[in-house]
Amino acid sequence: MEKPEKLKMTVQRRVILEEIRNAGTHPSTDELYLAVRRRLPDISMATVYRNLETLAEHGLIRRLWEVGAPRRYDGELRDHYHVMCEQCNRVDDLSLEAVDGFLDEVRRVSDYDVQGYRLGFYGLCPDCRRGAPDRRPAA
Amino acid sequence: MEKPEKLKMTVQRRVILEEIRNAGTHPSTDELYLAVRRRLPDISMATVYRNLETLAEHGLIRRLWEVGAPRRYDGELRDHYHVMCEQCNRVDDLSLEAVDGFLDEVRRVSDYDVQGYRLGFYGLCPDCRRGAPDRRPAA
DNA sequence: ATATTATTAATAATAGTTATCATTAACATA
DNA sequence: TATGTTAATGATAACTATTATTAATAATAT
Repeated sequence: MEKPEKLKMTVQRRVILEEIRNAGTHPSTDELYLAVRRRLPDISMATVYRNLETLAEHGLIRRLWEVGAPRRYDGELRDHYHVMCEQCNRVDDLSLEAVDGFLDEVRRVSDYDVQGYRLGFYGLCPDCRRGAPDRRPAA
Repeated sequence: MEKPEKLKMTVQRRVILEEIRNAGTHPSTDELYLAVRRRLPDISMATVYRNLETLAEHGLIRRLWEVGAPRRYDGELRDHYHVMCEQCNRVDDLSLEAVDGFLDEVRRVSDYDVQGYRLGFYGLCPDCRRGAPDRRPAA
């Protein structure tokens, strides 16, 4: 996850990082773009994409692999899981005991060099289960 | 997963279904398109996409949600897991005892109406771990 | 201060997928 | 068997998400 290149701390990079950490949620690339643009109106979408990946490569944020497109990132680095709403696509945290135990089992039965897993849950969020919104900001 | 509409069994649909079932692997949309086109040279890509979703909605095949784009489907309907190679992106089966047990735990701690989960493993396939190919047919 | 090099904004390009629509084929019914 | 109804098709445009390109600029080292 780490990359040993030297990271220049540009304003854009710093603001992106701050916005992710403040978010609490797990903003998608374009949600983040909107948030960041409130502070840096001239920032480019490409810069957001570039920095999200860079920050993730350097372990400052985490990319959520369980969700589909558009991408989502998380400022929380500690292990935890996610639930995504099938209807409005929002993503929430899930505090759960680690399931790493079965990674050993997986490594035993697989001839892959198994490095990790992607695990996410889906269903209806509290709002949607009571027939509320259908925002679907993302696929 | 079921949809009660009447399904017309067109040649295209039948061939797509047959090719998935014969595949053994977990063909991506374009791999499947190539395979099907050997038997139906005039089939449209849109038809392949449409039918893959339709067949999945009717429970005749399964969409693999754990993998990214491009999509992959599976003719095997019984529960099992998948490993994807980080380098060449091939996807293999994994026979493993069900981990459904913790779905109860998830439902207990979450205020979502949790319907299921997506679980997949990643790492290097036997070929890639010995420094072999880097096909990367998919992201 | 200056040199070095990563980073930027803008934008074109690309991958994957979905929507549109006029035509056609599947199936039910007469 | 012919006919009507409706789902499905092929062609293609449109769209979403993402990556590549490039000349200009800003961050850090010297």
